[in-house]
Amino acid sequence: MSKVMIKDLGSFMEKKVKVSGWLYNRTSKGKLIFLLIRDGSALVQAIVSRQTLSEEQFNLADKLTQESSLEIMGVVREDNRAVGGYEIEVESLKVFQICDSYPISPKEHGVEFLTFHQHLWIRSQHISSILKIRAEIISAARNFLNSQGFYQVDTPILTPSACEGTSTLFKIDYFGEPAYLAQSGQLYNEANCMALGKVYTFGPTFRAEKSRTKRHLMEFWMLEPEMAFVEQEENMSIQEELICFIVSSVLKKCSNELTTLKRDVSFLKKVQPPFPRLTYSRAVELLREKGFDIKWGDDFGAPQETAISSLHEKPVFITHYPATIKAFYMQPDIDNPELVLCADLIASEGYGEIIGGSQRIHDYNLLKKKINEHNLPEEAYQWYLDLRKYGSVPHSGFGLGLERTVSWICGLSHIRETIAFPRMLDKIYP
RNA sequence: UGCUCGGUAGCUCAAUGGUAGAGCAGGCGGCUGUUAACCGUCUGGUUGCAGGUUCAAGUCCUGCCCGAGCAGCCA
Repeated sequence: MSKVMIKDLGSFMEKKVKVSGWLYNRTSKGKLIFLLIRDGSALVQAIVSRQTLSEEQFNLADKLTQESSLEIMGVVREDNRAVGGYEIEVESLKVFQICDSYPISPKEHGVEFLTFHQHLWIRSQHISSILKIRAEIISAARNFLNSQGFYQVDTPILTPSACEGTSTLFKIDYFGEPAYLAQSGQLYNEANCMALGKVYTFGPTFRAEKSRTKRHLMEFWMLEPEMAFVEQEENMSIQEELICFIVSSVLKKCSNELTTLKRDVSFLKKVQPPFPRLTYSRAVELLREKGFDIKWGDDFGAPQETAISSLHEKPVFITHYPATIKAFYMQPDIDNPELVLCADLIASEGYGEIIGGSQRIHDYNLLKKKINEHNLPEEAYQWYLDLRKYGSVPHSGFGLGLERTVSWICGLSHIRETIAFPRMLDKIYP
C-alpha cells in the first residue's frame, strides 16, 4: 500500500492507499460519514460507513472535529458526487488528535480575527493557495535567472549604514555600535556583479516607515538582479522576460490555486512582451489630461499609478524620471541630465509598482558628486566608490517586490495575505 | 501622522432611548450521498474602557483604547 499525497490520488484509482492529513470539514448522515481531508497538497472526500469499518472505528470517525489530525487507509473510487471527482472509501482510521473547538469555522470572519489567528489561517484554502503561488513565483524567477547565467549571491541583512539617506531603517545594537536592517541588497550586489557578471539577491528587506496601506509591509522579500555590461534598454527587456516567464509558469502550474482564489486569469494571459513604455514627462501629461493636479517634478502616489495602469491591459514601464525624485546612484540621461535612466514597472489592474530599476552611475567623479549633493557620508561609501575605481563598467539592475507581485498575480485586495506571517505597522503577533 | 467608518456571545451580525437576539461553532439526540448538509435540543453576554445626560443608555454626549478603509510617508 502506498502513502500518497492527495493531489496524486488520481493515478491510484481502485487502489488501496494511505493518506495523512487534517479534517477540513465533516458531514454525517447517521450511518454514513463524509470526511473532507486536507494534507497540504489538496482536499479529498473520504467516506466512512458501518459496512466497511468496525463499530469502534466508526464511532471514532463520528467524533472527529474540524482540524483533527488523522491517517486513513482505503480504496480510491471514482465518484462525481465528490469534490475532485474521486473519494476514498475508508477501511481503517488512525487518529493522532481529536482537535479542540477550532477557532476558524468554515464561515465568514473579519480581518482582525483572522490575522490574530494567522498561524491557523494559513491552513485555509485561501491562504494556502496564495502561499503555493508565491512558492511557484519564487521557483520560476530562480529558474529563469539561473537559465540566463545569473548566480544567486546573498547580501547582508545587518548593515552599517543606510543604502540611501531617505528611508527609515530599523536600528539595532551591534555590540555597542549602531547597525541597521537592510532595506536593499543592491549596493552590495553592484560589488557582486563586478565579481560574477550577473547576480541576484533574494532575501528579506526591512522598512520602518509608518505606512499603513494595502501595498506595504514592514518586512518584505525582494528579488534584486544586478548585471555588469548591461544598460537601460537591456535591463528593461530582462525585466519584461522575467515577468512574462513568472506569469506563464503560474498559469501553467497553479490553475487549481487560481481557481480557488477565483482569479480572473484573462488579464494574466495578456502578460506578453512587449510592455508599453511611457516617459515620466508623458505620464505627467496624461495625468493632467485626466484631471490630476500634478506638476513636473512631483512623484506619483498610489492614485496616479492606478490611473496610469488603467490606460493599459499589460504592465507598463515609466522611464526617465527627474533625478531629484530618484536615488543618488542612478545614471543621468546623456540627452538631458535632469533625467535619470530608470524604469518603474507598474502592474496592470491598479496593483502599482512591482519593479524599480535603473542603470547605475559608473563614473567615479560623477558618483562622488552625487553622494555629496545628497549629503551622504562619503566615508561610508568608500567601498562603493572603489567599484568605480577598479575596472568600472556600465551596469544595471532592478528590484522586484515579491509580495506586490504575488498580490497582483493572485488578484488580492491586500498585501497581508501574500506572506505567511506579515509584519504590519503596529502589528507583529504572532 | 491626518480624515472617515466601526467595536454587542468563540465567530458573523441584529436590536425606535424602554425585558440582550439570530445563524454558525461547541454539547446531546436523529438521519446511507453530504458538498458552508439538514432536523430537534442545550450551552453561551462586564454590549472595548472611563465618565456624563436621562425615570431609563448597546443606542445620546465627552475623553481614551483597539481595529478597518483612504491618504500621506515610501528605490
